Amino acid sequence: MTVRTRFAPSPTGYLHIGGARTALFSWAYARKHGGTFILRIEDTDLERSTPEAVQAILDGMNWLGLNYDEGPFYQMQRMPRYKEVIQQMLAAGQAYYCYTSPAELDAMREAQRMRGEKPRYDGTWRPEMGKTLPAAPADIKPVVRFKNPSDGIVGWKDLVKGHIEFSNTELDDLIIARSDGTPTYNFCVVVDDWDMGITQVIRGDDHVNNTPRQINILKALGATLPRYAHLSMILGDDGTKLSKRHGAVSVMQYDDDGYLPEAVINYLARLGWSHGDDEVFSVAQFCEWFDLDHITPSAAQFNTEKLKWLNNHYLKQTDNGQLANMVRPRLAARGIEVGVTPDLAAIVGLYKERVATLNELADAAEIFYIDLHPNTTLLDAQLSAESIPALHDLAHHLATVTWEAAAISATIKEVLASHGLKMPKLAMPLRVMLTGQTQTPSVDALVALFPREMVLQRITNNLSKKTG
RNA sequence: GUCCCCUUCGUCUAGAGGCCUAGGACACCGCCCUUUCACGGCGAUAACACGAGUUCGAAUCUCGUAGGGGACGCCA
Repeated sequence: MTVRTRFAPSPTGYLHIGGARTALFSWAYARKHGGTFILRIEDTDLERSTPEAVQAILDGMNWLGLNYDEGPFYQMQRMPRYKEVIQQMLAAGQAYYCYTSPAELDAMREAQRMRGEKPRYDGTWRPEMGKTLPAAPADIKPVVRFKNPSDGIVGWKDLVKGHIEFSNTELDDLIIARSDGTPTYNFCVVVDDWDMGITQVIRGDDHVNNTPRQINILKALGATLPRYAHLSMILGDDGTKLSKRHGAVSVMQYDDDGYLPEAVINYLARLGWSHGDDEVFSVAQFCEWFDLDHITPSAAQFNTEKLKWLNNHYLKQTDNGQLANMVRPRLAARGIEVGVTPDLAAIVGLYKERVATLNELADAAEIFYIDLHPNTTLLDAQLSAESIPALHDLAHHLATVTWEAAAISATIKEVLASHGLKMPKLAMPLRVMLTGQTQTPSVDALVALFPREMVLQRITNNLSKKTG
């Protein structure tokens, strides 16, 4: 049987990191087995679903490169099908009308909670052999409830958590159609998974409790059961449940923050799944290795430090020209237009070893394009009486030297020798003059990144400020 | 409250009864490299929640306890 998996988000917000991992695993499983990955939008909650959220989910998946083979299917467009199945179940006695009002339900649940019981529907309108139902009130629009088996157990072998079972007595008759006739979540999922021929349902483990109900409906329908794999949740950096205050909850936020999609994929893949000691691997490699047997059943805490480490790895692997193309728009967003010189590709090439994100790369590149005014106390701290004449001398020599790192390095060394100084005496003030910072790549390479005129200008400007 | 799930270094994890005096990675600490900071190299610290069993032998199996999480909607 060919594998068919699906990702079924409800469009009530952006694609968050947990949803992204669920999508990734479903996608990878289909890819691994040459199967089909389906995108299904569960938009039956009219109150909260928005087209913007649909777009946000699409954008997130697209950024990560999670392409789907079928869909997106929208549940709101499948209403006739759901209603058809509901009628069928009603006719077959597998479902029934219930006239208990929401207010009565609330009161019932409240009372049950008070008694320490699990809140549940009491079965007033459930038809039973030899039972006389109350007369249907004319002023109440009924809901449709599924007639859940009243005894026995429902269990399945979860592909992640192993055997799980529930007693049917724990399950009440859930509503499958609201009083306005629209079907509810658990019912739509069942019909869709059935109609779409889903073979592996890979989803968050907050759905474990829905699974026995869905299995019971599937069985009533005579459908073949899919296998289920319930993924545990992802916790924030601080070990608490992911929420807005964790900052980067939307996957697109990682794009904004300067992370590469391949780093995010690699990180997410490794969060809850493992392939021995392998830590760094490509998407293609992941698809080849991925399986459901090596998924951890326990919740995983997100670790931004490790993501950064991975991102740095992928940054270093990326071609300088491509990196420059990624950094350019980020600089433009800061109002900095990158011209032909200084050469952005060369700049990112030198700096990519030392940064974690594209934004940090933009921070580093920015100083090459702005009118720089180094902090004077910072400069004074590095500028000694003996280094000033040496810097004048250096500027003089730099005016004619061949403009490449090796020649520049030789020049710096000559000047140092003739003034009897050690490298830091010249390198440190030079760093500050050129970048405003004391921590930079080696000065010769740094100097070579600038056009000659800019270097001379930044040196003389700062020296004249000092002397005049 | 009831039901369901989870529990190996700070974090992500390897681990399917002997290969485990528990391995890797991130972080942290130290050393080396060095023109500052990184990168890189080397090294150190650090964990099987607890208690009973089963077994010649348990991180691995069973039961219990504790802690954590999830679910209990005419939301998804």
